[in-house]
Amino acid sequence: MLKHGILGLLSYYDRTGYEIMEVFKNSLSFMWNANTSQVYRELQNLKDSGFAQVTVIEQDGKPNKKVYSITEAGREELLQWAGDYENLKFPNFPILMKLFFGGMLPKEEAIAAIQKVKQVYCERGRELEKLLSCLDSYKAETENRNYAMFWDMTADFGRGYARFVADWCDRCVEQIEKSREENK
Amino acid sequence: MLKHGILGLLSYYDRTGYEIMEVFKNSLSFMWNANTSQVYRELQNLKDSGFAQVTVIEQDGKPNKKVYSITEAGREELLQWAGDYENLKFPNFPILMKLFFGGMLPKEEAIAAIQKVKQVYCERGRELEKLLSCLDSYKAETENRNYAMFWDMTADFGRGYARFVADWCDRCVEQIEKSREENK
DNA sequence: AAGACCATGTAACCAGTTACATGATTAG
DNA sequence: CTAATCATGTAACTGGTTACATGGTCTT
Repeated sequence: MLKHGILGLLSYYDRTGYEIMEVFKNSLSFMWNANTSQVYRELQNLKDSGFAQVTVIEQDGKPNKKVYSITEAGREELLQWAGDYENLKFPNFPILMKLFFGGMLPKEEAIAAIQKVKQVYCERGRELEKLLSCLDSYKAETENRNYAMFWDMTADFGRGYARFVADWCDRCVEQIEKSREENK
Repeated sequence: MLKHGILGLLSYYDRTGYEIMEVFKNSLSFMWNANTSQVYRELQNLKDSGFAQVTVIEQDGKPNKKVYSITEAGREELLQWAGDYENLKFPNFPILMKLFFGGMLPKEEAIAAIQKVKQVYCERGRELEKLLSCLDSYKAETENRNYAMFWDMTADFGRGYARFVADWCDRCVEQIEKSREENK
C-alpha cells in the first residue's frame, strides 16, 4: 500500500525520502500512518523494481540529497493500481476491538476511555480543518484541478469520519450513563 | 491486537482455534479481519506466554480438539490492555489512499470504482443488520448484560460506518459528475 | 547552548497475508 | 457423490513498528 502511495506522490513531482515523509506526516496522516524507516525501505524497493530512479544531489555544506523520480514502468504500475478496486480490504478498527471488551471495566473508567477517544478525534478533526485551509491556497496554484477534486474528496472523508466517531462516542457515553442509573 | 482479541473471547469461555475463527468470521469481521493461520499462531504464542492453557479433547471418530482456556496471568494481561487507551492508533484507509490518486483515471472509471465501493459497503451493512438480529436472541441468554451493551456499541459503530461510507460515495459520484458537465 | 529542522538510514522485530497441506463427518 | 463443516496447522513472505545511529544548519 505505502509503496503505491509513494509512487503516486512521485508521479506529481520528484522528491526525497524526507519530503515524502513530510507529506505523509503533515497532510496524509488521516488516511495513512507512514514512518521514516519504511519510507526509505520502500524507496529502495521501488528502485530495485525499476519503478523509480534516484539522482544524488550534492549540496554545499548540507548533507547530500537523494532525489527520486518515477519511471515509465512506475507510471504503468501506479495507473493499474489506482484503477484496481477488486478485493478491497476493510480497515481494522483497534478501538472497536478494545471497546468490545469494555464490559470488564468499571463504568467510570469506560466512560473516561471513550471521552479520551472523542477528544483525540476532535483534535484530529481540527488539524484536518487547518490543513484544508492550507490546501485551498495550494490548489489555486496547481495546474490540474482534476487532481484537486480527488484530494478534496479524501479530506472530506477524513473530516466526516472524525465527526462520526465523535458523535458515536457521545452516544456510547450516554448509554453507559443511562445503564448506570438503572442499576442504582 | 489480535492476540488480545483472542484472549478476550477466551475470557468469556473456553474455545478451540476453529471456534475463535468462526467468531471473527461471522461476527467480528466488521472490526477485524483474522485469518486462520494467524489465529493458530497466536494461540501458540498465548500458551507460550502463559496467558492461555490447552486441553486436548479426544473425540470418537472426529479429529482431536485443542480447547484453550485463559489463565489468571491472561486475565490480568487482558484487563490491563482493555483499560489502556493511551497512544491509540488511527486506522489506515486503503480506499482513501487509492482514491487520492483517482485524478489520473478517466472520470467514468473513477465513478464506476466509487460505485463499487458503495455497493460493497452496502452489502456489509446488510450483513451486519442480519448479524444484529441474531445477536439479540443471543443476548437474552447471556447472564451479564453489561457485556452486551458494549457489543451493541461496537455493532452500532459498524452500522453507522457502513452508512457513512455509502453516503460519502454518493457525494463523490455527484461531484465527479458535476465536474464532467462543467468540462463539456 | 538548546532545540527544531534537514537528511540519511540499519537491524530487529512484530503482525498480518497467501499459499499449501491434510483428513474425517455430515447433509443434500 | 459432492459440498459444506469441523479441525488442525506449516512455510514463506509482505508490510508495518520500534529502537538505534549520525551529523550538519539555522533559529532563538
